[in-house]
Amino acid sequence: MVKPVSRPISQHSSNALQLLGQLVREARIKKSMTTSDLALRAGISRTLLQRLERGDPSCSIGAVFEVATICGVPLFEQDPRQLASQLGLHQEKMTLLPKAIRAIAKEVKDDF
Amino acid sequence: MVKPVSRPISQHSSNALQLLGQLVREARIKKSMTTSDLALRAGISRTLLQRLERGDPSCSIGAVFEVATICGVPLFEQDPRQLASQLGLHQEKMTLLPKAIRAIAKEVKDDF
DNA sequence: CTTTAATGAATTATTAATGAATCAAATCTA
DNA sequence: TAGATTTGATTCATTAATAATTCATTAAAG
Repeated sequence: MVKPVSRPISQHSSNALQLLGQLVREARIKKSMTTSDLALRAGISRTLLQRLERGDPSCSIGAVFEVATICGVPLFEQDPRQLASQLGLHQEKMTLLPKAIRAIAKEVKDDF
Repeated sequence: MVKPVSRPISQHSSNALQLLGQLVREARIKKSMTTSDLALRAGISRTLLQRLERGDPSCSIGAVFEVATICGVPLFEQDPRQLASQLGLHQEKMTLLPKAIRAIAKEVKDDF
């Protein structure tokens, strides 16, 4: 098997990824869970958990968020109820936005 | 091709995923970018961007974070420099934590 | 110090994600 | 309203992610 070429990623994204992974790791350790424990609870392999804690961009976001949730790492809102309500509010806001975007801001006609 | 069985995911994680997707969508629209525009800039397919905005758990976290970054959706810290410094601080903190966890908290000996 | 277990790292087979293409439906602007 | 374009939704081939396994290293606790 050949090592896949990873997609380019900005420094900012990479930093955020690493920080999230570290927050998970910190939380796991504070809860005295082994990597195997946590992986099992999250329904993923230990291999994936390891990559996840390292901030690997190719992990599925579902796996990362689920692990974070189990560890108690806050996702937007720590409290599930607050998050749910925030989601609800946002869905209403979305209603008001345009549904489609007209791409090209028409160039100024100056060929007179 | 058969539709893969998606992994079970908690409501909380699912909500966070959806919210993030919506924040991206909102930001994209406010910047008057089409889905094709944004997908192109992020180096991903429009297909993936669509799933991402819907909060699909199976998207790679790298793609999601990169898109969020491009749109200006804050990841921990809005400001790249702040995030970088926060990451640095955290790495120091990690140094102080135990490197490995002893799984079973030994039961209390009370068989006297 | 010794023992025991957890972690890190690497490899490979299997499974799923991603991209490309297409078409219909919805939505914007002139 | 008409025309043009974006979006939503599928399908399928290709590529990459994930799980499983193994082994070496490191760290915890008696």
